[in-house]
Amino acid sequence: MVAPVYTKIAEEIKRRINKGELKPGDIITSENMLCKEFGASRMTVRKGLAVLASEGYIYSIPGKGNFVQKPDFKKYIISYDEMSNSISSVDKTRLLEVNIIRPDEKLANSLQISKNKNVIVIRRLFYTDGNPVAYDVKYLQYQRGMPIVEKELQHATFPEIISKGTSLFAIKKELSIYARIPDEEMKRYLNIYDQLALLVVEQKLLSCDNKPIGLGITSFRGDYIKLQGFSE
Amino acid sequence: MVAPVYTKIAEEIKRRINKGELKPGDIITSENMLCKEFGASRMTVRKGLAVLASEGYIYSIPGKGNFVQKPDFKKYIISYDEMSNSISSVDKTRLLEVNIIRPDEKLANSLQISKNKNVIVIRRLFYTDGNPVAYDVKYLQYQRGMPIVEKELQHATFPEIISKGTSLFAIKKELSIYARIPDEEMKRYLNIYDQLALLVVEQKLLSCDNKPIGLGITSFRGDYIKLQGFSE
DNA sequence: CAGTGGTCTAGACCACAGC
DNA sequence: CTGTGGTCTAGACCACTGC
Repeated sequence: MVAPVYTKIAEEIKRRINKGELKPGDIITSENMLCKEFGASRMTVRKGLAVLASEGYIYSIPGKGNFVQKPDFKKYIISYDEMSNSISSVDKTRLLEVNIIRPDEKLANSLQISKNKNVIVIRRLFYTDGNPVAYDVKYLQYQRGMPIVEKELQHATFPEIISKGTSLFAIKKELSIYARIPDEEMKRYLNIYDQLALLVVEQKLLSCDNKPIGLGITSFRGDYIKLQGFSE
Repeated sequence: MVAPVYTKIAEEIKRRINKGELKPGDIITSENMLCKEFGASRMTVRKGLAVLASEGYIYSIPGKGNFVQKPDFKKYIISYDEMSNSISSVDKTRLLEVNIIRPDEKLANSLQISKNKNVIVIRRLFYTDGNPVAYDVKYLQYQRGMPIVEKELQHATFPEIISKGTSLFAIKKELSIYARIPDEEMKRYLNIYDQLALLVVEQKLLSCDNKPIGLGITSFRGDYIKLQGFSE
């Protein structure tokens, strides 16, 4: 069991970067030189460099060379779905409302539709161990043939609801995360009697050509949610 | 200007997936068959498949074939740094404290060090347009030769502070995001007089071998922060 | 056993940088 | 012009799968 040559090449260059021999912006030994250095063919060297590029270590400029990338400190990957997070998981939902409405200005704007189009609104409460943990509203642009089956809606996540109509792959998503104080209505829904903050997550679903399909706003009790992210 | 062959191959297969001709779990035409279908060499076909794999559309099992991947709805990419977010940007900081302390149980645990080790604590306030927007605490394991220069600390983000000692690349990061009600001390620091929630972001920095290097906790005024994420 | 994907080679031609 | 990276070929051998 030996590591493939391209892996060795990638790791050697990675070592030089981590050790400081190569700094961000520096040019890397050319591919032909690396061929000689490692006694490998150019395709193999390029495969090694492709690994480094996909890991964000290097980038290339045609006609010039391969360069060490300045690492992006800001990027994190988080795993989010309204039904489960790192400290709690929804085991029951209650459907508060399923309706067809005309959007107000703000909603029409957000979904990029005119105010006389029909919009489906779904309001739900999420429960963990019998306690309400989140209040959830979804707005979907109404499309012909869109099946609104209450039973199916109960436990579905947003992408699942949407995916009845479109391919699972052809969806882009955007997330906004912020903190808020609950109003009186929210306090009633979530059984909040004393001071407690809400973590609000807005989820926007877009078709592959960037047209808004739906908007979801989930307000979590602050004591029942923690989002986790990581880099590298 | 024509697209390279491997791009065409990737897009054709992507089309079949989005159109529903290929569903998650389905096996894809073998590489040798694709060679014939597109009149390309196997390396070119494999490059096309590599593109699809890196985009999460397919995965491969050696000896069996390439298969359509079940899309991961939960994954989002967010861009986070304590100095700037989508609705505000820190333009001034105030250094409240730089000190060397012995960690309490919880902190020692979090940094995976014994309680008699020295820990550097840095407490800062962040301002936007003259208003305090966030309270920031960082704990770093003290290491010999670690320079604590107040001027440098003022405006540095967490990775920047750490990177004085280590290579920029050799750092892993973890994030926890939650919402809280501010206590009285926090309200004083952040000039909060009425009801306002905090968005708290905990940042943990780890060396490449998963040893904790530092812990940062930043409490943002809820009206001054919104985190943004996206998928695809 | 035949078919699959994983690795690798030694060439080739191209567009582009920079002198 | 030479050197660079980007694309592509037509082979090859390997380890693995499933019959």
